[in-house]
Amino acid sequence: MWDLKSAFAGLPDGTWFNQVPTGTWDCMIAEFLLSEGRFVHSQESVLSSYKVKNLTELAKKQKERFLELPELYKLFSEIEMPLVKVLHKMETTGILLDTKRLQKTGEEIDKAIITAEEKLRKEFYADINLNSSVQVGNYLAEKVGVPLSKTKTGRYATNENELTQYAETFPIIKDLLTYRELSKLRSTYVDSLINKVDEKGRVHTNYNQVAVSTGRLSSANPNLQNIPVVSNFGQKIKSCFIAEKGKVFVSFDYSQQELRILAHLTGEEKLIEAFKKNQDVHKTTASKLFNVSYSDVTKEQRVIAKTINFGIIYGMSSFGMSAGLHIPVDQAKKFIDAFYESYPKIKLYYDKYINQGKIDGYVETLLGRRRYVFEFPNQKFIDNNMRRVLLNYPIQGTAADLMKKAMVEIYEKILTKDPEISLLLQIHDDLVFEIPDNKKVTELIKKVRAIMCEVYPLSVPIEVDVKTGKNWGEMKEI
DNA sequence: TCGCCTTTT
DNA sequence: GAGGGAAAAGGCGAA
Repeated sequence: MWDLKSAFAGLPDGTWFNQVPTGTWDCMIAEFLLSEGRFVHSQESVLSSYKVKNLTELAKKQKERFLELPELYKLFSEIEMPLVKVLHKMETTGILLDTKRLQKTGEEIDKAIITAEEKLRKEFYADINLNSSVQVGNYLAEKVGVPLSKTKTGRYATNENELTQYAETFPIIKDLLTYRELSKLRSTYVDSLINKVDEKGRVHTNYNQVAVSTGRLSSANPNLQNIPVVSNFGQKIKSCFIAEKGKVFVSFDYSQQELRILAHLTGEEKLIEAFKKNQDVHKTTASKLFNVSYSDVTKEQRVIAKTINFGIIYGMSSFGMSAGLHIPVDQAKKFIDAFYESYPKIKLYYDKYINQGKIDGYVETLLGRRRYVFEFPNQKFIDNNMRRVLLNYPIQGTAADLMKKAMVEIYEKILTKDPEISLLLQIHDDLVFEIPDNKKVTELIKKVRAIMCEVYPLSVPIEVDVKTGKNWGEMKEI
């Protein structure tokens, strides 16, 4: 049985709870607190929520609870606890940042911001703060005449989705969106990253093991899980994360992992079949939705199918999808109905799953991570919001379970055996390693891929995309 | 501190 | 009848 003393066995002497990895103090005592639907923010909150004075008392209470929940104890002791060490290692290793290059990129962004701002100043006949959504909203709606909708607090909505609708009619909006994008990149990803490098030029993120109710990790100070990928400047920023001299990055990305898990959990044969045939699953869905053969699917059809595939994972409604695809609600509803008709097992699974949640008061992932459904004792009602949350839970949660399990195996089988290989980052379905640029790379790829693919065999094959590169922004498939 | 917006998976 | 696709972190303006 797990106890406090053995909890940190293997970590360096002097390691203390709130030192490393950040946020993991709570983890060592709190995986199941989280699983009971509570968010754990501090040592004090853990202790007071369990009405105990100290850790020893808490450990005693936990042992009692774990005896009632053997499956959860397995998850805790075989995955979450061993993962503490893995995250500790990742955090202390850090990742090298080319600060000079980032500084330069920042200056380029500055220039682009000034250009965008000058353009806007000519178009705006008022001296407003472009970063203020209140001022921008008021001006666009009342002076320019853009028919903006209101937010729930009665202000004008100026988010990207809202503004894009009127971008053709009011050219000023395009410039505003450009300004917004640049300004976001500049304020979030330049100085704040440069300020966080250590004396060796590396930045150390903090992984929080108990922040996310689905079981995912979160990353903060800096958050390295939302480094931009899409825009030109975004990619330039990402390229400033570089491998040490003589080393390369190797990244391993689970391909369509959540849809594979959906196929496995629901047992939907057509989806399973598609993965077994190694099809483009968005095309598969499109061919079912539009009743055309797989090879005849058009680009437009694939886009719609892709939106629905993701929407299903997120517990989507017809309203949400109509907004996402810019189509009428009734048409969105038809697509969703067609989806469920094409994949009947998915609907059956979800109905059964939600019903079980109502009966038990909790739902579970594949490895037994729990999410409690009701906020109050005796509550028996699942509203639409909770329904969406629950539909997403087994998929996102199972994906998190499998990734965590793989990380533990990788640590034990690879990282502890070879100090030249470092695991640097985890971005939910993606792992980034740093390794000497020699023959070891091929071996690493083989081993890591095998662990990730075989970590928990599903009824569909698991695929991992591997990329390598000297910097994080320019990784190439191999 | 709250609300809005933007970035990722 | 209005309002919902999931999960986060963080910057910044408005109170």
